[in-house]
Formats: sequence, C-alpha cells, structure tokens
Amino acid sequence: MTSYQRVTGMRDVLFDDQPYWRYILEKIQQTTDLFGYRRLDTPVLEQANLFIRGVGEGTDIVEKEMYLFEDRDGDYLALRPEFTAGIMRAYIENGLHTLPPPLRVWTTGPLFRHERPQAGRYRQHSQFDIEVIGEQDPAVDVEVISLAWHLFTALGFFGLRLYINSTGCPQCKPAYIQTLVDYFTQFAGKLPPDDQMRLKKNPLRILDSKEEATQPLLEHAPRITDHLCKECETHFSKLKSYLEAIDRPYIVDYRIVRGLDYYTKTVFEIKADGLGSQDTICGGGRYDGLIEELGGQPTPGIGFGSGIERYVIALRHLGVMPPPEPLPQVTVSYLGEAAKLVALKLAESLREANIGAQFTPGDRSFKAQLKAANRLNAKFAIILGENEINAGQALVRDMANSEQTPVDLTEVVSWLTERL
RNA sequence: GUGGCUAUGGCUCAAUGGUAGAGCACCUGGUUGUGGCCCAGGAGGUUGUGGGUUCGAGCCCCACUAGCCACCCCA
Repeated sequence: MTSYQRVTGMRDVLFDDQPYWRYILEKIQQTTDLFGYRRLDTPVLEQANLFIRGVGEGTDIVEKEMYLFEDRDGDYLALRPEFTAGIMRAYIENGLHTLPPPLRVWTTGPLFRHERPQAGRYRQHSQFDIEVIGEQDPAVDVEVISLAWHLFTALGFFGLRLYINSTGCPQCKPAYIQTLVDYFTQFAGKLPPDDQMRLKKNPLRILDSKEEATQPLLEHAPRITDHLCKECETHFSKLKSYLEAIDRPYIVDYRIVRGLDYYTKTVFEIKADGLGSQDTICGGGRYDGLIEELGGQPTPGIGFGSGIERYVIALRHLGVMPPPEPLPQVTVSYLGEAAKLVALKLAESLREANIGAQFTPGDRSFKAQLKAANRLNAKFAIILGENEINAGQALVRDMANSEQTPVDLTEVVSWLTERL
C-alpha cells in the first residue's frame, strides 16, 4: 500500500466524474446568466469569528464541525464551512450596498466541515450558492427557488420535490418555541433520550426527529405556521401564492428546521432520489437579520447552498449522461529519430491550427502507437516513417475504415481541416 | 461523537488453518512500418498497520488506521 492516502472525507475527482463537473458548471453559468446573477468569489479562509458570529455559536457547524487553526501570525482562522457569512462580509467590507439593490450574486467552490463521512457527505464538498441581498419581497424568495429549479431541469433532473416552511422571525419565533417546549414537556416521559436532549438544547429539532416513539406526538404538535406574527404570516402566504402563480408545485413541511441560526421567514429544501439518507440537493432560506448581526446596516437577504457532489450522484442514479469530454481527434506517430522531429513539428502545427492533436511518444512500434490512437478514439492517425519523410509526405490513416492517404506535409493541416 | 459492515495486484473479486489466483487494465510478441477481434507470453502482492493464538495465519483473536452505510446533522 502507498504510504500516503487521502485525508478522511476528502476525495479525488477522477476522469469518470469530470464530464459531470464540466457539464454542471456550464449549466450553472447559463442559468445564472439567464437570471442576471453575477459571480462573487470569497476566500476559502476567513476569521473564525465571522462564522461563529454569523452561523451561530450553538450550531453543529460551529460547535463541532469547523476546521480551525491558528496561522503563523497567531490569527484564529477557519476553513469556510458555508458561503453566506463570507459573502455578507464581502458585501459589507466592499460597500456593495452602494450598488443598485437587490444585489444578486452566485458563487461556487469548496466548503469544509469535519463531519463523519457517508453517502453524499464529505468533509470537503462543493456547493453552488446564490444570494440576493437587499430585498424583502417574497417575490425574490420565489425567484431564488425558480433559479434552482431551472438549473435542475436544465441538468436533466426529474422527480425532485420542493419543500417550504417559514421559520418565523425574532418577533414570533421565541413564543412559538415556548409553545413547543410546553407541548413536549407534558410528554417528556415518553420521549426517547435523543429527543429529551433536543427538548433542552434545540426544541425545534424535535420536529425533525426520526425517533419512532416521537412520531405520534408530532402529529398534534403545534406548528409554526399557526404561530407566525402578522408580517411573517403575510410573507409566507404571498410566497405560496407566488409559487402557485409560476406553477411551481411545493409541499409545506412544518418539520423543515434549518441548522443555521440566521434563518428567518422562508426556509426551503429540494430533495432528489438516489442519494441514500442525505437526499437534500438544495437548501436555503431568508436571513433578514444577518447583515446587521455582522456589523452592516439592517439589510434583508435570501439564498441557498446546493451540493454539487450530490448532483453527480443523483444524475448518475437517474441515468443522465453528460456530454463526453472533447478529446483530440488526431494522433501523430513516427518511426525513427528523423521522423520524430517532423512529427513533433507537425503536432505543433495542428494545435496552432486548433486541431486537437496528440503526439504518441516513447519510440514505440507503429502497432503500439496506433493502439494509442485507437484508445483515444481518434478519427485520424498520422503516420510518419522513413518513406514519408523522404517523400515530404505524411500518411493519414482514417481510423474508422483504415484507409490511408498520403498527404504533402504542407497540406496536412488543410486536408484535416476539411475533414474534421 | 455513536453503531453496523468491510479491508487480497491499478480496478472488480476468488482462495475447507497448509505453495496467493482469475477477469479487466497495462507491456511484449504472433506483421521489415500498422489499431479494434483472437492467440501466446510478461510485469505487477512483505494479503491496510501492529500484536497474539498455532507446527503453520489471507483465513482465528485483539488493537489501531482507513473505507462504506446509518445515527447525529447537513449540501
């Protein structure tokens, strides 16, 4: 065995996966262009306090999942576990509030969370992320969901489900949590240990519980949608009517409780098949208090993160094939040192003419070199031996029908251009 | 952080406690300079690591590490 191996939860993206990544990135670009979102990239490293403050001290991400370290200057840094806090930092730091609102941005790149890996979950993963900053109209909530849906449709997804909920706001959420605690406290004896913990630590999580004993209790548990304040109630009902206006089917799921502290009002998830138990490919919501929390002016915002590794898994499951990678259609083979020099030069000329060409190195037999052409699935193999060099020609072999045509060296580029 | 399963050539996997194998991939030959199919040959392993039991361990036991799956939680 090799002495070095991947760090736990990290993956190599090998050739079979790359066509998916290329395809996905291309569709992301097209979709964000279509909706008028602009790319904004932030560093992988931020001050750890940004996330502690932004994501929330009690969250799992901050409490037990962040990659933290002190750098050589003694600064306390974190590998970003999510995008939103960094983008809000960039928004504030670069004075982006001076741009005409709402600001629509997207980004992509690696995120890091020290979790236990499993299907569809890695310690380094990539997300496609969208943020709309500076607008509280539920119409942008719908726009963001629509953008996600558009992308998934363009990628060839089917069978996706959209779940929405409202998580309230600082006006109504605390009272609801109290109602919930009161409700479950009367059944505290019936709750499994995990849910007793949740009741104390994070009561909203009970809604999400998969414990069997808890399920019957959940049916009559108070729902946040019955306890929203006027403003949140209006926002949620408009969200639903706007979704209906664009014919986007949704499921109201009062159990959606997102794990980050900053969410207010709208939260949503999109789920796909084929992913095992980690089946959410897109999750997000509104964070109207976050920018102020991070030191900016009170500014509403909404966004989502969407796991690209999960796209690849789910697309495979659905049988969606990405376009194959474009490979060189020509190989250049030679026999003998004199021919090698000519071959090197010819391969160079072909590429200069924008014809994909691969030199077959190693002074191997023509047999081996043509084998390489075959493996590459090349359309043409150019053969340069002593005879060809003496005649100032190249032998161009059509790999499909094995026909070989002598072509003057000076004509090879134009000959191929006509036929590719 | 918890639990279950797993770990043998590059990959996928065999091997009643008794000489580590196959398929695929790779290289060479079968053609003085010609791919795919076929045939022949070759290279590639201290069986994840460290201990233990045994005359003898890939196989049994323990620990560690890693992977997979699930919980927690999330994308």
